[in-house]
Amino acid sequence: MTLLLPLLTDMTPMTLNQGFPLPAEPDADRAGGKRRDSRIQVRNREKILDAATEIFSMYGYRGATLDQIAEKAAMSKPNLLYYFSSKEKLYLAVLRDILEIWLQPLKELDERESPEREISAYIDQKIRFSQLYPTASRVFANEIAAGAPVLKPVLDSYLRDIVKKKARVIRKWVKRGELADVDPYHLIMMIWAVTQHYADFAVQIDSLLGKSLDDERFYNQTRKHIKRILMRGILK
Amino acid sequence: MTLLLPLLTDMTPMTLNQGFPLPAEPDADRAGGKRRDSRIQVRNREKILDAATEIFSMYGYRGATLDQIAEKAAMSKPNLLYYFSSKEKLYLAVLRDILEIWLQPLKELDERESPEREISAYIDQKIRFSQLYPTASRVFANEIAAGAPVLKPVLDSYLRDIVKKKARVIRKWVKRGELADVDPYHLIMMIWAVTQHYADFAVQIDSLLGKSLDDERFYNQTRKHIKRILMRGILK
DNA sequence: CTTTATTTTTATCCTTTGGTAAAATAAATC
DNA sequence: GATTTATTTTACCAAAGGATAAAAATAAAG
Repeated sequence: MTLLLPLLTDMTPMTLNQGFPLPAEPDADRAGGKRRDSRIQVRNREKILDAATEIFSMYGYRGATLDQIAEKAAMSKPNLLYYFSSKEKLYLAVLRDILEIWLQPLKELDERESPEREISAYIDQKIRFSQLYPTASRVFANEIAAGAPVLKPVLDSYLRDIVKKKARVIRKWVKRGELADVDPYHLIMMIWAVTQHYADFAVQIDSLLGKSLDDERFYNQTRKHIKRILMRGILK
Repeated sequence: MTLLLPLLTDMTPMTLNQGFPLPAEPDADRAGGKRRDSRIQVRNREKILDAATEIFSMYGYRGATLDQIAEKAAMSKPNLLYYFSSKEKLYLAVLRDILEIWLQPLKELDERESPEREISAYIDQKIRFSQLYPTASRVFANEIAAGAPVLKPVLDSYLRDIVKKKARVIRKWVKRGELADVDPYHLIMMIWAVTQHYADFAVQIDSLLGKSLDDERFYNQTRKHIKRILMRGILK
């Protein structure tokens, strides 16, 4: 699958340290010395990250094995370790990618626009994420369930700040009378819960309905349904 | 923690086979021969199940180790294996317990009552479950994320039937004009998503709000908030 | 208080797993 | 096309993990 948005890995350390969540290790997990980012290098790192995302999404960090990941990436384990020098570094790289696209939509909530428009757009983006990156969503869920051993610092600082800022935006809408009197935090979490559910519990949904978000009809039906109920629930 | 509702393990095989999800192994994981369910037997099996639930909830089936579980249960690994003869059997026992209390509330939806009352009660029960058994909720989530290797048959048959039946109930409410025109399946999943979120992402919520459902004030605020938005969203 | 059945501990086995070393192969550069 | 550099393979290793056997310790029953 491979994430389509700009990846952290592509940023320079400087950009990184400007407040971004997971600082890239000081090099370390890049192969060798000089001729960087050769065609083959890029392709293989990508193959590995995709495979790793899938395996981590099923078994979590501890349950996943390098053998499985290597097999899925169609290479030998030592070869994989040539690109990512340890399981932990690989996991960090995967989480970095996920975190960025996971956070992006929230940052865009804009108080100058109407809540109807903004929240609707936000839900659209979140459900789109669930459609495009269901495995990424599950890796994230797994990390949280495990007690967020890696992401805890990020949640406690970076995410906390963003959410606080956006809670203020929602509160402004409420004060302006454009929104019912809802608690901003609960609203945000409600949107997260509902949209991510379709990725995290895809197997269950498939069992019950025989459908997945890959099915364009079902995707749109889901999107509209979520929006209809939530918007009715919060608009004045 | 230990589940308070009647456990499957306490039922006779006959009761079990009357349509219940996970059939108990033909004995097998019970210790020894004659003097069953001695005080010590019951106490230790309970200690182990609690420890196992906690560890499985963090690391999933594959990521959990018997050493960890044994340590949490304050006994040696071979001693643990004396009570549950394999990791798999232990996992099955844990899942059996969870499944029963997870399913119970849905079965109670009654079309003869008003949707307002029934759905409100359902949400109450689900959020209560998240409060009482957050670890159980995460074990369940983990199993689904892993592709439901164990529960798939149950989802495909038993759960599917119950949900289908309850979808009919909701549809009846819609036809009677007591409920807005909502898709029953999406509504049910929306309720699952929102209520379970507070258990499955407890760490995240704690990071953002410094609160958990253990806090009675927060518990009630959450409950009311979810109900307010959802009920507004679906009632006529 | 002895005998029998249950529970716990100790020692051990085999497989899986993350990771390394070094040789072999393939690419790129001159 | 020879030489340097990057990539892949093969052969391992030590630790961890699930599981077993048998001895030791407790508890229950007679």
